[in-house]
Amino acid sequence: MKTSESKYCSCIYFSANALARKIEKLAIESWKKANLSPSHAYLLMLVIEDAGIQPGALASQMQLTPSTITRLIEKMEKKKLVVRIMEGKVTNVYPTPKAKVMLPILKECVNHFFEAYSKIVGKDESLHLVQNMNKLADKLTL
Amino acid sequence: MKTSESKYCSCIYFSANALARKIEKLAIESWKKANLSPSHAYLLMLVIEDAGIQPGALASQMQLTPSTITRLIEKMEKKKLVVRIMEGKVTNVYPTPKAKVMLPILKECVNHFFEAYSKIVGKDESLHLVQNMNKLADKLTL
DNA sequence: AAAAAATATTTGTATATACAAATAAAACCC
DNA sequence: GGGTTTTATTTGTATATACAAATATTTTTT
Repeated sequence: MKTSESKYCSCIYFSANALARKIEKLAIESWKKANLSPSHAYLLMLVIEDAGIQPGALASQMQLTPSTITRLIEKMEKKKLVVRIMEGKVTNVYPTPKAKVMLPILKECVNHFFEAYSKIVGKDESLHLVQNMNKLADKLTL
Repeated sequence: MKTSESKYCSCIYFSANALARKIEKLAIESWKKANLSPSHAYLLMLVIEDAGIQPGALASQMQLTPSTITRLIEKMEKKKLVVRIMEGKVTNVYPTPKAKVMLPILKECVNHFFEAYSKIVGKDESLHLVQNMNKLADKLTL
């Protein structure tokens, strides 16, 4: 059944979740080359781009809770892609050399994902939709 | 930080997930009166509306996997809101009297949610967005 | 400077969701 | 009608995420 044929297709809760799950699937596919899940990959890129970034800033950028960020970092540490250095109450997160070497692959995955979904969706249309989704998400910042 | 200010706000993966999480939060709030999570509530309404509906049909309506549906049903069974009757390879899911009595409260929650988010978002705007999200989700049915 | 408040992060626990494999029944085919 | 394939569901296991409480440090106040 198509999303638009479901009984609840007019409910934004349902639609937003269904869409997010489908996009996530596509993203997972695109990030397989780097052997990372999309959220791990985005976190890693933020860390590479801004070495020493703190969990709070990562949470803010990724719109996830600090505890979720801690969990993501733990996994990336196990994979030897980031290290944490605690200084007083703050924690600094750094990419390892192994992570830095991966950067080109990471960028390839970004591109792959963008191409995959703009092929299916259309560039203009998706750009427009993303803007609208952001606008709405901004309004929902309670 | 606003969603639209994040470094990844132009990535549909990021936007769709951020939006879905925010809407989910609002929905959780609206469904507290019924002491149910949004997905449990929607499943229950489908079961009340169509007594005997099968997990496969629920999965299709809710755009979730059959295994997720099984898990949701298990919880609802523990709460004595549905019962499963297996007949051969199919399973029929029925609402209990306790569930049927809840119907008015469930509808109240639906209304509460609609009002809560259309107050924040605006009716026309959200309607439009929902349609676009569905259209996109349909295209992503791989 | 000691006490109180604020801040940053982690930890314990819980939820929703999915994939892959297992199970079981039904339908098909020769 | 017996073997094979398909279909429906469940189960085992894993992931992402969050909330609330705990911890630890810094800042503010008095």
